[in-house]
Amino acid sequence: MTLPVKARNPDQDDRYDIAGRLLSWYDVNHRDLPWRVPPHELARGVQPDPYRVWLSEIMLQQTTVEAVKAYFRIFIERWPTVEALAAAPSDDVMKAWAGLGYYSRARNLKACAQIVARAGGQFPDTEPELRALPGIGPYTAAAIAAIAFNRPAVVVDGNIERVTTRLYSLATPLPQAKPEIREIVERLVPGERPGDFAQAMMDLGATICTPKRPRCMLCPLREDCSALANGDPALYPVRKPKPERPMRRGAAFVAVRDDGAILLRKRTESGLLGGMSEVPTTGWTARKDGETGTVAAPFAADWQHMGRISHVFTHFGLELEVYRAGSGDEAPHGHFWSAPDDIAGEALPTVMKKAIEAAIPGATKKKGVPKKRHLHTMEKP
DNA sequence: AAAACGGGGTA
DNA sequence: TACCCAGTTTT
Repeated sequence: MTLPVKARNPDQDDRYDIAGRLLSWYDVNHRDLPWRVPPHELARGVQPDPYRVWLSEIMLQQTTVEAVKAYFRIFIERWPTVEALAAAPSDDVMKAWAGLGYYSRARNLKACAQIVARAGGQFPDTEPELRALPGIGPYTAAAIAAIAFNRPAVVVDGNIERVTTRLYSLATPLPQAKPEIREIVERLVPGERPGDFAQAMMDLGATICTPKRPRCMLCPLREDCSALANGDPALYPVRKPKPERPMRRGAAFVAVRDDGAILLRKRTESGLLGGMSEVPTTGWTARKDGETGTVAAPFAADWQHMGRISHVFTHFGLELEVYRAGSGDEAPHGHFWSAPDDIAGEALPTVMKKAIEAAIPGATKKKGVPKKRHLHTMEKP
């Protein structure tokens, strides 16, 4: 078949149609997020703060929006500028990051802030320069370039992979399909509002084009979607099957001083839960159920078995038998006592909070300021 | 190219 | 439960 001389250019038309429809949808249906400048404010001339964009993007790496919101607010209130974050003790940053996971992000966050602050406090606005900063990979460099600086970067995250593979019925399994997806997105990025386009694609993926049971009837791109026309969008993207998770087991030891302080130690800076705090544990090996005991306790004491906790990491499951004992004041080398009021604020990953909770229920919960009971009497300022 | 790296939201 | 999320770094 021959094409007319003035053939329709599918690339140009797709760019106009799809991006235009998507942006119109986004103008009305965008999510309100603490780090986002909504389209009507951008139209008024409000400029995004690259520091906030960067902080949100780091937090959002492999982390859901819902989980990030509270952490983002706390970080911004405590460290409103990149200079403030750069000046913060690393320990404070790790404590504030506790519970968010992927703790190398927190170390890289601090390192990146120091580099940017030392370079004058301005984030670079090009992908190669952004890519050179610690913790910023291909996705985040493109996202910051697009969202903070409105550059026509090719932003591809998990949402956009899903939207794109459905739009074009891409059967190539991920991650093999990544180059193809990049090429498609590159053709879709509009010259105007590329930052909003990236965010609109992600909002679409998060609210309409969801992994399961996508709401295709509400989709602004339903007329463009190959998967919807030809079959079932939920079948995309195709992924390689994941290897099953092995199980590791061990024991955790919660030593309690008379005043309620708990014995902690700090993990090495690199590796699993790097730089975070923990209660003493045995090694986590593939030993059999029930094989752990108190033989590997940090010191001899009357260790009481308090139960077992389970935790799931990316690449293995973990079961810890939890033991508790009273203790004198002496802390073994490399260990320290954390007072009851300090426990909640320690750099404890979730698995360690679980272990402590198993031994001392409530110990890791924040002690709220006791509510005044007699509010019927007004106090003077 | 593959593995390491957390935790939680969602159906 | 099982899946997967605004991925990056290391091996």
